Amino acid sequence: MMEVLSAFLSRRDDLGEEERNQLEQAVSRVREFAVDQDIVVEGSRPTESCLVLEGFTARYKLLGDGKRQLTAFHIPGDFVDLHSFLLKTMEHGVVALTPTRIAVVPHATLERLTRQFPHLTRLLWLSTLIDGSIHREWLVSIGRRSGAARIAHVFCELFLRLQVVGRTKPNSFRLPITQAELGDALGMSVVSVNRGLQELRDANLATWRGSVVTIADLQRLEEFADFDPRYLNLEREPR
Amino acid sequence: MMEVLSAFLSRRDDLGEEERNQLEQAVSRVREFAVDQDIVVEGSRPTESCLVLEGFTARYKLLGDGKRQLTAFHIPGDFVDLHSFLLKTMEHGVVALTPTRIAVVPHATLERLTRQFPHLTRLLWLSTLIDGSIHREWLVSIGRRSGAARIAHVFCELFLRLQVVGRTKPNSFRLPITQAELGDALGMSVVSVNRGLQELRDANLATWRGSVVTIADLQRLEEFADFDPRYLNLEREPR
DNA sequence: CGAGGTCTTGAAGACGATCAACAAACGTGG
DNA sequence: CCACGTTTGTTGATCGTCTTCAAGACCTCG
Repeated sequence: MMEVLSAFLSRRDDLGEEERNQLEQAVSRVREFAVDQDIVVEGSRPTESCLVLEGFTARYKLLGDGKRQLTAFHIPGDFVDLHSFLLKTMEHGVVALTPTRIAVVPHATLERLTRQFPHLTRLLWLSTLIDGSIHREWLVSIGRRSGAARIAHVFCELFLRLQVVGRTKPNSFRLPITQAELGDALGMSVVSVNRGLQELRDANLATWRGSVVTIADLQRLEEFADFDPRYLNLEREPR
Repeated sequence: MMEVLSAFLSRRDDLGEEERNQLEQAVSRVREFAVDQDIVVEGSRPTESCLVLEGFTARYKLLGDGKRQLTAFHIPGDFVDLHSFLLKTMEHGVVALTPTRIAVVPHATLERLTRQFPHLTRLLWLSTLIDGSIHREWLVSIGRRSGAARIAHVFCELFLRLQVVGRTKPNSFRLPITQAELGDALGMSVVSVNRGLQELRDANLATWRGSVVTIADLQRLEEFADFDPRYLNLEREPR
């Protein structure tokens, strides 16, 4: 069941047989969520963490004036709230952007893993560090990149991340979310997203039609977005 | 020497005598940095991590067109690159914004701690999770808050963070950086920062003169900034 | 087939960026 | 301790980008 997590982790370091078993046995149950349903509620104190098995999800925060900011997209293989294991109180919500299947891992089990399996613990820690690294790159995008470049950048990112868990075709991937949701992630209005997409299409860089993103020329798209994949930590090395 | 780190951690959970000793002994040496000097170089592969003992520092990324985005401020008690222990390659730089004193902790020592001290490991992990939580809140700021609110928000954040390590007065704190640097952190131009500061001053919320930020009324400033301190994880609980 | 959601387009307006110039503060060396 | 030069802060004017508002087209799904 945990093949997606194994794919995520073993892309970054060797994952032993025993470690795979421990992960497999860590799952207490599987849950299903419908579109727009909250997987984790802001302000709650989870006693377990959620790993995406299938579907597209996002972390989000709501502002006083009703605005919304998505702070991360999550795909199969991602823990959406592994940090709740130590942060205790969720300072953001997690919503299902598509129908989603989740594997649930009790915090008590995680605690035991930290006592018994130091290397596996480091890999779980690593996965939260990659979250942080992606956050930093998003800060750069939202803070300093143009609208079209932000879209291009997140297209590059999702393409590589989805590739790790086998969810891409040679030059395309499914992105079954709305332009409004993408706007909430990139700090843009729906209209700006729409026009940014036109810019990418007109420049022959990428298209997004019928929930499929097609990348015309990945290298040119990366250049346009000032995209440097290092922040995704796709290198396999001892951790 | 590591009182600032003890203050940071013991604010969030009990820190045992043995754990304090381990942290104290983890320091291999102390380094000093001048203003504008790089503490960690982007693209490098550190074999040790840096804890701020004294001074103001920032993580940053440079863009192709010369723009800069600061992705975090760091104050005494913060590890500026604890994540390099597992991420291996630095995808951002760290710069000293003031003269800075740093405690150096070898990665080999950290690795040993993860094998021998699970609870201490969780606390170190926690400190990187708090980094991530702050990143998320900055994403909300840059993505959705007005210029003046962004400034107000980061003032609230720094006030609380500095308080934890005893670097505040009742309603003020030293912020010895430039408006341009603050702009690079908030995704704003110098001019916008300057006008945002005027707005805060005119509204009697906060002033920043001669490197001292004075908060006229913290509660009103927090309201104005839509500031909710939960994301700083200032609660003491078993982790 | 109808209804709600999503996408697209245009027009107007707000906000922040940029440019440029000057003032103030700071630091350094004489 | 002062003079000077550099850095930082402040202000006004202009420009461009993104937001907002609004309306219509398209699509999907019951």
